[in-house]
Amino acid sequence: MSEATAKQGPDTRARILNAAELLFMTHGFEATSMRMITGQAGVNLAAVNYHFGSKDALIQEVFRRRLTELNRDRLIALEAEEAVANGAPLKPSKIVAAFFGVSLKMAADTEHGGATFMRLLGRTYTEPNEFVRQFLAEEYAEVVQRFMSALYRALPDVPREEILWRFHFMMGAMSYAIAGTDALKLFAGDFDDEDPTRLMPRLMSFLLGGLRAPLPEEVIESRTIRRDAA
Amino acid sequence: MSEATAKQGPDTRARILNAAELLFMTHGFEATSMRMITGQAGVNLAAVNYHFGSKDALIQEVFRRRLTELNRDRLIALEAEEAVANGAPLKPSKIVAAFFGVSLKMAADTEHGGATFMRLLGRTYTEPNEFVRQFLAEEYAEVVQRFMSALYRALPDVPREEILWRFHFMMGAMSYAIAGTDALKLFAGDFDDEDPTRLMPRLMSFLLGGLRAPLPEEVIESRTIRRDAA
DNA sequence: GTATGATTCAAACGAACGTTTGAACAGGAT
DNA sequence: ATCCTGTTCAAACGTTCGTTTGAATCATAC
Repeated sequence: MSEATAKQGPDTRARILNAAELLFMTHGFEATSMRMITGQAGVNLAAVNYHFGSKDALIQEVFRRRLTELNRDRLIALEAEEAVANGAPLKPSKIVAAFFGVSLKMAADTEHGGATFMRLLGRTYTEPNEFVRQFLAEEYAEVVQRFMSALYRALPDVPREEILWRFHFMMGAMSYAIAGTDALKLFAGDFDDEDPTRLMPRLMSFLLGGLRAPLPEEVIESRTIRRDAA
Repeated sequence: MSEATAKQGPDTRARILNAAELLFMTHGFEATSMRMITGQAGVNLAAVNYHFGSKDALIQEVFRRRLTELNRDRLIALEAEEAVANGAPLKPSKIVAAFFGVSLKMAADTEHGGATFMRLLGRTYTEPNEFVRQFLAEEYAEVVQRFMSALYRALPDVPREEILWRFHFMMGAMSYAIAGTDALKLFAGDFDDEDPTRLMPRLMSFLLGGLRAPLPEEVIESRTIRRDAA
């Protein structure tokens, strides 16, 4: 009971992972030292290297533990919609809701650290750290391929490149949404935190509005030209 | 000429700032050491502390140098639209174009390092580093207040809180857009980099689609109730 | 030429970093 | 009781960090 958040459970591995997740979110990877992690977890300094091998391996495990669950839930949500559609193309709103709804659901789970992790994840997409990005890419490969395929089927008239970009924009909006009001206060100091359950409909309206927006003129033009040439 | 990118100009201050900007973008603040910066700039290690005082002060100056210009251009763009409107409320598209157009213009300027800086800036909104965020908030205070006022006038029927959130979402989409195809490749490995001038119309369509999307049901409901009660 | 102030330089500072080490300790199987 | 395997511990490893120091160098004014 000597350390701040040291839980009594003797599960050293889990204590390290939870402490690391929280500290990575608060300070970033580089600014979080092994001594901060082991101190917060109430374990010996050498425990990280004993249980995980290195700091980099610990970072990887912090992500793997959550991402496996997150992407599994995403696929389950997508397959549930596909089962209902019975072979027909899904509505874009259903696809977007399946992907980002799972994200926000985890982000709303303050009980088991899901909120902490999602804020960490949102920042990490643009993280320059090479090996973390490489790892994220591998973890995401299957789920992205499945969701993009669903979107291509749902929007057959929209160029695939355009869908890819808009998915990218949606990821950015979601990341900022989850990063929460901290970044918002950066712009509007007098902003009130409020019921986080309102975030989901708010974000979903915005995302679908962006996804279904008219194509930019240049894209339409180039498509027209291409069609004329053909 | 011994160092990699050491320009011949003897302007030590500017060489340090340029090198730091590039390295901060590539590796982040914490992972970029003074020795990397001074090595890249081709100056002595002690030069940073001599000219700027500390590493933190250097970080601050890297941002200040660009943000002053960026926000000045944003206000100029807004005031130009307001002059044309002649007192009438601006169209939302004009406001959004003024704010984010200036961002993308700087992001497209690969010549003078603007692109480097915008990628760095996009990541920094969600950066946990406290003093950097504090500094950003101060630098943004005026310009955000002006643009939000313009949006409130342009969309008198939309709750201000909703506008604030959507502005926040737009910032996220823009950050990811500028972070560029690196994050996109994370999702779709086979993605081609292409003409960056196409980004502007792409992003603008998405942002306006999101901004003008129907309000989420919950917000409409709560407004209706409030109106009934009044 | 010489004095003056600004700048650059090589070298070193103490502190903090991630990691390793080898002994100490635990508990169950033989 | 003894061995064995997994785990924890205090201490130290070598490296790198941001910063400081004091002398050397430069440009300019007298």
